[in-house]
Amino acid sequence: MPAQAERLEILYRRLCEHFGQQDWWPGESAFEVVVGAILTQNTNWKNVEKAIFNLKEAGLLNLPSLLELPQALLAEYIRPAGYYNIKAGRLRNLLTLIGEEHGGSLEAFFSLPMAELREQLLSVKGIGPETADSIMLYAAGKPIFVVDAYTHRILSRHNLIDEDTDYHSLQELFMDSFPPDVDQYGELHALLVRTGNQFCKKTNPRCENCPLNGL
DNA sequence: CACCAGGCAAGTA
DNA sequence: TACTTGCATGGT
Repeated sequence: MPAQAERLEILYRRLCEHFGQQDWWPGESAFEVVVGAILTQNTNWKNVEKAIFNLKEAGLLNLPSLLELPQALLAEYIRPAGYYNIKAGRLRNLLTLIGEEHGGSLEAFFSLPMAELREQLLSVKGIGPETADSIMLYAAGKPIFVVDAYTHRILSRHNLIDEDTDYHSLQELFMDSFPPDVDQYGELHALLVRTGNQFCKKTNPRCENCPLNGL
């Protein structure tokens, strides 16, 4: 087994011991997770919660309602999540695909083979690799690892990868190092985000007390 | 005040 | 191909 994979297992173990179970993104429904995945792009989750609450409160957090809702109005509901005009369009793009190609059934959409599902998600304007993989893992329950900016920064700062390692290579590294397990992938990604938030900011990283020190 | 957050697409050269 | 910029609210 490569040394890199062993170090990743140590990383996972340390984060588990330090932070405990994250139970990330249970959400009240798969649909809510899908919406959240787009709303959280480059945005603090706290702001996304407000946007989702607005939709819930108005009884709009379902596919038919959101498809029917004029885009400008949708934008107003999701305003707290930032980039609201962009994200209203992106939501519509995805919901339209599910509505038109899969009879409006998330279950049908998620029944596609993994490769096909990922391809269709990526074909939507506004859905890139991270959003596609988040939806696959946390909403569809597919065993795919989600890479984000923190994943890259943390591994890079601890000299586990080159600075220029791309999304796909990093995803492969994790998926070659850990068995395909939805719960474990979900926890690991959540733990990395948690670690990043607290210890691995872009600037002025305060690495004191980081559980990964000396890795 | 500056900087960043669970990205992505479009524009430029 | 390889950078750069726009999108935007809310918290530290």
